[in-house]
Amino acid sequence: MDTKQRILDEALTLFSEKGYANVFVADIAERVGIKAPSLYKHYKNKQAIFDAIILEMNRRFLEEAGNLQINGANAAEDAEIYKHISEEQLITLGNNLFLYFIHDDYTRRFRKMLTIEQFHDKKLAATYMKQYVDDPLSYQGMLFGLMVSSGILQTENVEIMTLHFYAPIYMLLTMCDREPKREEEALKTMEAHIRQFNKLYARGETSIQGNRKQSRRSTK
Amino acid sequence: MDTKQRILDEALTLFSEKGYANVFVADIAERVGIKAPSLYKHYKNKQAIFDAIILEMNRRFLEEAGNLQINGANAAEDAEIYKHISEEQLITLGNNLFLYFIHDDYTRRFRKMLTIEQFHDKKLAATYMKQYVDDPLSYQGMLFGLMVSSGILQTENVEIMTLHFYAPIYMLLTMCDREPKREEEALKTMEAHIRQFNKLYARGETSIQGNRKQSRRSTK
DNA sequence: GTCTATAAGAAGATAGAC
DNA sequence: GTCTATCTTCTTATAGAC
Repeated sequence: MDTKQRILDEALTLFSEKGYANVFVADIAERVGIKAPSLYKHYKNKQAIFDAIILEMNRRFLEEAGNLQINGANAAEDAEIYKHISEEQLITLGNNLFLYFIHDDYTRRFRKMLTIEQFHDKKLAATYMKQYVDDPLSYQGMLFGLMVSSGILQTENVEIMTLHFYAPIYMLLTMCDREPKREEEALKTMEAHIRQFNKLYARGETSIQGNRKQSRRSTK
Repeated sequence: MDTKQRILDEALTLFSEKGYANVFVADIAERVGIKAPSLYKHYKNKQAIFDAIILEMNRRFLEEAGNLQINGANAAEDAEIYKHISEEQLITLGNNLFLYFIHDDYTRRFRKMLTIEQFHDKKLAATYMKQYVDDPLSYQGMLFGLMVSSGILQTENVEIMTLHFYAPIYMLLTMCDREPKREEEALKTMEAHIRQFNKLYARGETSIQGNRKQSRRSTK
């Protein structure tokens, strides 16, 4: 990776841990392995580094626009899957979404930086909302719409159903950002959440496989 | 209000808007109506102001321990109400909780400050989690437990049911902290969320009043 | 492109008069 | 308790050699 890119990378790490104001140009330079003045050959000033991070992030987000990386595939391809999804697959869907959000290094650092800096700039707050609230709700809402059409889920209000699916995931996500040690707890809660979600919304004759199953798992 | 207290109040306002590092001692002093050096007669240094805010907040939180101000009453008194709650009252419960969180000035400023500073100090992250995630879930879980006992709600897992009730509220809360202009939208979503929550969990013969009502509201 | 040396300015904190 | 003046330190950013 070239120096110009490494500066962005190290700066993002530091900004996400301490916030813009608490990171000194010399700190960034040190992690890159150069002295502070050298850094000014690559970027006009400290603010320009921050701006470049935001710009690159927007580029990445656009790159995967509409695609929340649920399966690494796009919506059209996903659609077929979701018409015949099972409870276990629904859990996998939630887990993958969740694990992507907390483990993808760039995403995680960027989200933490936005969390710290959001009140300095309304655009950053709006970016956070779009990326971690509005877009996931919109994308998943579409998928759940397909599941309702095909009869595997039942509801009069897909939007609220989607909220009921995603809001707990969002809450567990912010929990893990704050207290990474609670990740295991979060994953257990996730699974229980999705199983109950499935019971609540897949009550019809065409209920999702695994629903109302009374037999326990066979012993190992 | 005496000067010592006003310093805390103005500092909290500024910290919640800009974050600790971006607020200068002179800014705080100016809002209090004194010069920066005078401020050092009240607090040893800038950090001591921050610490005093945290201390006072912990005092306030303890003062209302276990009581999320849902009705300004305590849990024991609330319990009787929740055994016979109607759908409209459930909506009021959610709305009051939500409106208290976003409109109570001290609570709102303090939560925003915690949001900004949480990654500088693990204790702050833990405080946020306890106050806005764990405690609400625990308190409401107890209330919902009562409602399940009295038969007005049905579930095999009260904890997840509580998560399904609270997580959307939490999500809308963080939305309004970021984009106050979306409050009206948030309140509408809140109501739709709670009505659907009620439909999902109050299906038994003893379903909550208002459930399955098909008649529309009379015209005004 | 990287370095050393240094300018320029900001911000926290103190001294001492009133 | 509040002020003005000032000190000290830290941080950004530039100058200019290599």
